[in-house]
Formats: sequence, C-alpha cells, structure tokens
Amino acid sequence: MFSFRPVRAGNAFEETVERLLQPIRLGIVGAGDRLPPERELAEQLGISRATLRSAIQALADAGYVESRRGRYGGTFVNSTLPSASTTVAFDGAELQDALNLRHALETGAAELAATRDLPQAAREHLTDTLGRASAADLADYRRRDSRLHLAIAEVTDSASLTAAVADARTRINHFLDQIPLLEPNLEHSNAKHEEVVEAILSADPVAARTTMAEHLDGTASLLRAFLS
Amino acid sequence: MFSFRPVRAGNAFEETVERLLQPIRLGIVGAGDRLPPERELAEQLGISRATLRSAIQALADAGYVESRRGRYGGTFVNSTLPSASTTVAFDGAELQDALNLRHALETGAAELAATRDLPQAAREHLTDTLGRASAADLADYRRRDSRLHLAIAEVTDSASLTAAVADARTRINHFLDQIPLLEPNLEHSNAKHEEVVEAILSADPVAARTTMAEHLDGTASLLRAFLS
DNA sequence: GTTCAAAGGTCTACTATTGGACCATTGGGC
DNA sequence: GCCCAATGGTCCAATAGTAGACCTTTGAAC
Repeated sequence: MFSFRPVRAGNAFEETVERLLQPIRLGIVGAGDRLPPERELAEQLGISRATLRSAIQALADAGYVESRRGRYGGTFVNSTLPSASTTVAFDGAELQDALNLRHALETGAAELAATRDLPQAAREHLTDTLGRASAADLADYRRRDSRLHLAIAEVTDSASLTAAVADARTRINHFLDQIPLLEPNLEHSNAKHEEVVEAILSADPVAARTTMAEHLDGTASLLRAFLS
Repeated sequence: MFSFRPVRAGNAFEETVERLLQPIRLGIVGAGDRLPPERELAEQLGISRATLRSAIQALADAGYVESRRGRYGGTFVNSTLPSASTTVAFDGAELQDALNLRHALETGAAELAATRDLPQAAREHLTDTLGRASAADLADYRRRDSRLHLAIAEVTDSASLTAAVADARTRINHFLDQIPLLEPNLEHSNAKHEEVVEAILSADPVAARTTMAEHLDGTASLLRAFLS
C-alpha cells in the first residue's frame, strides 16, 4: 500500500557526523576553514551541544578536523583528509535510484538557473567555481566538480532544491569514490561544465537542461560500466 | 559559508505524526483502510512501538484514525476526516521554494516515466488513478489529484524520486489548503492530467515533461495569485 | 603584562526514546 | 462452544539526548 520510510536515518550522533561531513566532501569547506562555534552550530543543526561534540570528536578521531581552545580557537578542517570509504557491497537498484533522482534535480536546477535574471554576484560565483573545477588536478577534481554542480543549484536561490541537490550528490559520490578517475573523462567533463555554465549565463534554459542532461548521462554510463 | 540544515525536524513523536498523516493527506489510504500492525509499522519507521503509539493516539484524538483490539483488529482510517489546517502565516519565499522543488521533481518524474517501458500493471495503475481523479467531486479532488501525481512518480520505479515527490506534494498541499477550489480549474487540471498520462503511455518524454510543466505552472500561478 | 571576550571542555539533572516482557481482547476455525 | 493467533494496551528498566550552568584556555587589545 504505502512504504513508510524510516522517520530517522540513524541516531542523532550518526546523522550529525554525516551532516558535518557533507560540506567537507562536497568541497564547500576546505583545508584550514573553521566551522561555526559549537553553540551556534548546535543550534543550526537543532541538536544539543553534547551530541554535536560527540560528532566532532568522531571526526577529529578520524582525522577530518582539529579543535583548538581559546578565543580565536574553534574547529578547523585539516589539510590532509583521510582517504574515503571502504568498498561497500554494490547494489544496482540503489545506483539507478540515486542516478534517477540526481538527473531530475540537477537538470531541473540548471534549467531554473537559466530562467532567472542572475545578480552579478551569482554570475561571478558560477564562473569562479567553473574556473576552479577546470584548473583542478586529479586529486582535487571530485571535490571541485561537486562544488560546481552545487553552485549551479545555489544560483537558483531555492534553498530546498539546493539542499536536495547536495544530498543527491553526496549519494552519488559514494559510488564515484569506487571508480577510477581518468584524464579523458575529466577533460570531457570540463567541456560540458563550460557549456552548461555558458547556457545559464546566457539565459538559455533549454540548452542548460539538455547539456546538463548529456553531462549526467555520461557520468551515469561510466558508473554503470565500472560497477556492473 | 554553508547552511547546516537541522538534523532533526522535530522530536520523534512529531515526525511520526507527520509521516503517518502523509499517506492520508495524499489520498493513498482512504476511509476504512487499515494501517500495518503496530509492531511492523514501528519497525518500518525505525522507531519504538511506544513512540509510534503516542503518534497514533494523537491521530486518534484528532479524529483521523481509530484502533480496535483483537485479532482482525488494527488501526483504521476514519471515513470523515477532520478538515485541515488553521491558516498559517504566509511566506512568499517559502512558497516559491516549494514550487521550484516541485517543478524539478515532477517534470523529471513525468519525463522519466515516459522513457521507461512500463509493465502492464503500471499502465493500469496510471489509467485507474487518472480515472478516479477525473471522476472526483470538489470534496475529493485534492486527494485524488495528489494520488495521480504520486502515481506518475511511482511508475518511474525509483524509490527516492517517489519519496521526494511525495514530500514536495505534501508541502504544496499546505498552501493549496488555503485557497478555494474552483470548478473551471478542476476541469483544466483534468485535461492536463489526461494529456500527461497519454504522453507517458505513448512513451513521449518530451511531451510528458512539457505538458507536466504547463500544468504545474498553472497551479503555481493560481497559488501565487491567491496567496500574494 | 593584565584584561577579557570568545572559544572549547566538563558536569549534572531532566526528559525522550528504546527494547522487551507481559496483559487483554477479539473473531474465525475447528 | 472452545481454542488460539493476531492484534492493541500496559509497564518497566536501560539508554540516548537535551538544557543549561560552570570551568579552562587563549591571544588581541590596551
């Protein structure tokens, strides 16, 4: 009749760890960046400071962050991040599901971004992030790529669409982490990225959508090829 | 830098109430339908039976459901549902955000549904649900309309896309509940519904997407007109 | 070099949630 | 008419999470 999804994906601690990890994995916060003060962050996340602290402690143990006391102290992202993820059992249906959701959200975001009359700051944000992605070497590529895809969602100025894109991307990244990154793919991606951003900046929703769709289909094929 | 969304939307009790209400509001369960047994439902929802029972009790107090003991007992949806929602403070940005997300998800779902080679059961599910929506009177319309939109997502056979569409729809329904339902709108919706389903059944992704987009834009205009 | 505001670190009492055992009711099947 | 399996109803001990007060460290400003 109706599948009742779980109310909670895990306990508060686990969910908090995931939430904190997201901007690190998506390349939104980089080496040396400081997280908001614990009291503030706990409030944003809607959890108690105690729970937040356990989560931060776990991230510190895993080598993602380091905390320093005192005024001008805080919790800082480490420069050398632990390499991700032990290989997980592969689930074809789960991959296809993640790809489907991602396709809907990201083509939708690209189209919407191209229909808006973007403020100068948004245009610069896009070209900046595009530039950084093109200039990335293999080690940095995945994070900067994520960052660019997220930037496209951000300029739609639609909070929940952006959040959904971030979540979908996080899910896809689990799969991407398990396949090799090759130079030719990277160049091809860069070309597509440029095309998409150009379409958005020149307010061409159809081109933005179709180019993004092509780009995503490319990645989807790669993933299916490597993981099937 | 990054907006950390809340880890929890409320306490387990509140979230459970919302979760249980969703299929009732979306017209997925109707008068007389029985919810799964508490032990099973608690497991599906990932919460303890005690918490589930508080939520069920709250729904019973509000008149949504009734529980009966004994074998062949259970918790049943009442035939006369309480009328929804005290008017809430209106937030234009929140409405636009909900509309944006919905647009991306539902046009994406329609397109994807039309690219799949649908099994007979799915085709029947669509035509059935379409028929019920067309036949609905004003009192039933919103629920059957929701049901149809959800059915389109369901035939994509993509669990998380379907879940996201259900959530987005639930959000939109909060707004729809605050505007009048008029006969002409209803007829126009029915026409669009038929067109969308036809496009999906004849495997025409472009038509499915664009027709769905037109339909959603119509509803969006109505909402903005009434609520601005 | 003293001060002090802002940050992380610790503790405690309270509440929510869990998990599991056990009780009570019901109606269909024998 | 009795049995009994399936269902909701109750209770309790253990754990997770919250709210808030208080302690400690730090470095910039004076």
